[in-house]
Amino acid sequence: MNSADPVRTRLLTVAEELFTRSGYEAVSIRDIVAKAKANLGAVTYHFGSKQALYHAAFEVISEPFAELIASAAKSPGSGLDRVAAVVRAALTTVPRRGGAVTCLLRELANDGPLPPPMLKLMQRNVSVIRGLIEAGQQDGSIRDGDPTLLALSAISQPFYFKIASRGLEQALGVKRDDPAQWMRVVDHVAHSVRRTLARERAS
Amino acid sequence: MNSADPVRTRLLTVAEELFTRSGYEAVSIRDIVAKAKANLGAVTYHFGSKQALYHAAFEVISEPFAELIASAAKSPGSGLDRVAAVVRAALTTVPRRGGAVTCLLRELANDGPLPPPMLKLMQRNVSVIRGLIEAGQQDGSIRDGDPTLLALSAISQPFYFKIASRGLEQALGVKRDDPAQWMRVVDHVAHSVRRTLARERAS
DNA sequence: TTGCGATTCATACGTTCGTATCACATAATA
DNA sequence: TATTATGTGATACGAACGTATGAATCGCAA
Repeated sequence: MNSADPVRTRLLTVAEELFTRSGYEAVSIRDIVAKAKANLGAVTYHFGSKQALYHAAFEVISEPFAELIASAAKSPGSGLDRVAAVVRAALTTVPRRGGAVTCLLRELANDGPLPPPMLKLMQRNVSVIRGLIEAGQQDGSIRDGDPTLLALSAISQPFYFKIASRGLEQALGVKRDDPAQWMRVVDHVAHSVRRTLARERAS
Repeated sequence: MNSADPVRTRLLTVAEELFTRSGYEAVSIRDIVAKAKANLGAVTYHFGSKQALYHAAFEVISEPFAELIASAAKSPGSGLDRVAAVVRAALTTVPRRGGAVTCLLRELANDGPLPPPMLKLMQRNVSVIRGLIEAGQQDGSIRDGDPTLLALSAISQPFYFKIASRGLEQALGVKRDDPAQWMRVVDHVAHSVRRTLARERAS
């Protein structure tokens, strides 16, 4: 069968959803093929192993995410403006393609080397932000300091809000599914990152 | 045997180390009892189940961590000063008792409800920081805004630096074990959080 | 229609998992 | 000393796991 929705694609889609939601070890091949309406052997046949499917599924979401970040980085304005644009882009994409952040954070929390696709995404995004920071330091919009550390401070906020948003519902009664309320969060984070990086600031 | 280092304690210690390093599902009871030099049945006997041991081990590290935060929150100075003190305390405790952050973030990344001990720690710490923020807004050191959102922006940075530090070694060549270099990071984060929250700021 | 590569399918294998069982050692109590 | 609670130990059990295997089926060129 090679219709518009072949098995290989369904496996990738389902794997992305389940791995993102529950993590690598908590999802079994049997879970995936059941939800994808595929045979038990399909994962081995199309990808070779569970690990390979995991990495392939991550790349599927990682690629557009990285491109989103890269294209937001090209927005007009000062270095600081462009960092803020990237933050907005990263947070607004939460419903779709937001799983890349979750997966990456999970891998970071574990020991051992980062799997290659995660390492690639991290390097790529950090270097984009660091580039914006250096540009901002030259145009005077961003304060002095190690560009790498500043980049991490900027990244930390959207990352944390993304994954903490679930906990917030329980712990603090913040509703995450209400778009208006989430927009308030996005505004806050973008503004907050500006404060974190800005060279000067009044009031 | 009920000497100075009974089986129950050894199990807690080893469980804390392994769960923190690799996550719940990636660690088996057999791994734990092997490293703790205990019998396979020891976990069931002393804790009832693997889950129960996991939660018990988390509480062991969560309690002193929460107390560290609470006591740093009592340091002198403005609200902003006290938030910075908490950030420093949280980051300096990384080598020991830093696992609470890692475990909590991992649970946040998963779906489903937070396990009770994690929920408790999160609520406790967020509410401490939020209290400091509200105090800072009253004494004029911290800018206006939703105290909960501001608290999350403050927390995000030490949290992220803690777990990203491993990835940074690989991705960016930052050495984490060098105390001097780590101190530079702590200084950066503390300063950065001040910038994030401060009401006014010049140069 | 035939033949063949590509895919799907049912099933089996060996391993590892969490937990349960029950005999045994140990230390305190009567 | 006899008894009892408490802990330790070796082993077993059923389930779930990732993967392998070989037959069945499909799509399509010859």
